[in-house]
Amino acid sequence: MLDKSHKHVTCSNCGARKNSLFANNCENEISLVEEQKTCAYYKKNQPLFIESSFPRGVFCLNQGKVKIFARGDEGKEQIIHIAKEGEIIGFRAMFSGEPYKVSASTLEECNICFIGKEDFLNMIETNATLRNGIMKELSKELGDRAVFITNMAQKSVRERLAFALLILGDVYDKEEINLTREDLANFVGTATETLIRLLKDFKEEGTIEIHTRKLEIINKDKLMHLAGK
Amino acid sequence: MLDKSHKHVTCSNCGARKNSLFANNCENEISLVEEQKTCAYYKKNQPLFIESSFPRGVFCLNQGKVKIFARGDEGKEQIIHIAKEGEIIGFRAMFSGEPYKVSASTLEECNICFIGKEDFLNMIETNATLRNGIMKELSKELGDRAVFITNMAQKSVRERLAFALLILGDVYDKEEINLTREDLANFVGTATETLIRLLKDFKEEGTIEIHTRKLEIINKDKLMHLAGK
DNA sequence: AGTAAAAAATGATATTAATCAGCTTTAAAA
DNA sequence: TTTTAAAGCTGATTAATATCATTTTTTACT
Repeated sequence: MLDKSHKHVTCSNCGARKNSLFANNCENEISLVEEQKTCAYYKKNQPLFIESSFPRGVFCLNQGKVKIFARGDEGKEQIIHIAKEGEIIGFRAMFSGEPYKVSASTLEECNICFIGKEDFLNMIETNATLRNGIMKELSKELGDRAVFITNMAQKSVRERLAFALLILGDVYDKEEINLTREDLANFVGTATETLIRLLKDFKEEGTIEIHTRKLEIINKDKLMHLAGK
Repeated sequence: MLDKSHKHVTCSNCGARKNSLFANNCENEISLVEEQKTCAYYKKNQPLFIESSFPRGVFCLNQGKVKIFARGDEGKEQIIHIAKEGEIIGFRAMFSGEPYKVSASTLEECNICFIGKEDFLNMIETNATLRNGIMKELSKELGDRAVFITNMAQKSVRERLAFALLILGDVYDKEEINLTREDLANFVGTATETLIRLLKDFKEEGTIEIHTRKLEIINKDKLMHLAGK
């Protein structure tokens, strides 16, 4: 259980910051952020923002995991990205001038800081290090999504699952992967039943272990081979 | 046939510029670009850059269409985007610090200008209007790709074809859509045979007309309905 | 602990779209 | 203009995956 008051979450001692776009900022800049941010505890399955609403600022994920997803015509979720500690969430919509095209929701208990739009855009304007970091990140994500699209179009569900598990292995790092089957299916882009069957196959082939809902990668090499490339 | 010398392509009289990220720049800025750019004629099916190589600058499309595509594990192309007159191509890789994740190749005869990496990054650093335009564009594309991924994951090939034709209708504007069946299939993310069969269906349903390789949209509303949403 | 609800799992069946093979038309080149 | 190659098209078959129905297990709640 996370500390719900978490007055202790300050930027200067934020453990997640070293992996974030704020990693390379100087003392001054960090204390500016410190002044302008607010911080909140989110419980599991709480939305940060939803598609088609207008952005009011960006979120800094201090603790926990957040899913970023779009909804198809029938309302089915397609998970685009799973954010982990240190990530800044929702900055795309700061620049686009459009409403959000995706939604964000916590996958577990989280501590999340918030920086208002005005303040954030000001930082971008005045802080070249941060700005360049953001531009680099936007670009990297754009490249990742080209790969994502190609995988969706050309790989089998089995291959995509292997690929997804590798990504999730990084996101969850030393922890076990902890998602509902439905969320995992919505990340891979398949039906929940199909996903469950494939997980069983992977388990029987000794690639993963299933601890009720949690998944452990046993043979990463095999997964890489399965994923292709 | 385009003029292959095209000494006449200057930024100040560039017809494509009004639709470009350089549209809102002042005289000074434009003449700076003018000095720094070079210009070249490309014939059909000529590459601008290829995946995994390192970027040397950006391309400004003055005339013609260019496909942006990734290759899957078996080398099959997945077209991510089709660029038209006025678009700047390849700026993503300027910021990411990574090699290209996609390739670009002309679909027809083109006039294309080139701005070297150094010069371009300098412009970005000093010209806030251009920079904000670029950030906005990066963001917008990121949103578009979330939709693209969702379509790939959740729509049928038939729906995706309808969606693709609507996009291409905008790209080709008043002209007829002019792509090989294979390119169109690689945009929709399907087999060429399947694509051909579906085009025939659309034709029989009175949605499009087929003039050998060129396609004309007859009933846009019907396409929108077919595409879902 | 006991109950209800949500998530996970399984089996049977239907459907979409890929693949393979062959044929025709169009465009390019000699 | 003839030849060749590339692109477009058609039909038959197969394979992958979605869908539907049901059961079992896990989790959350009183």
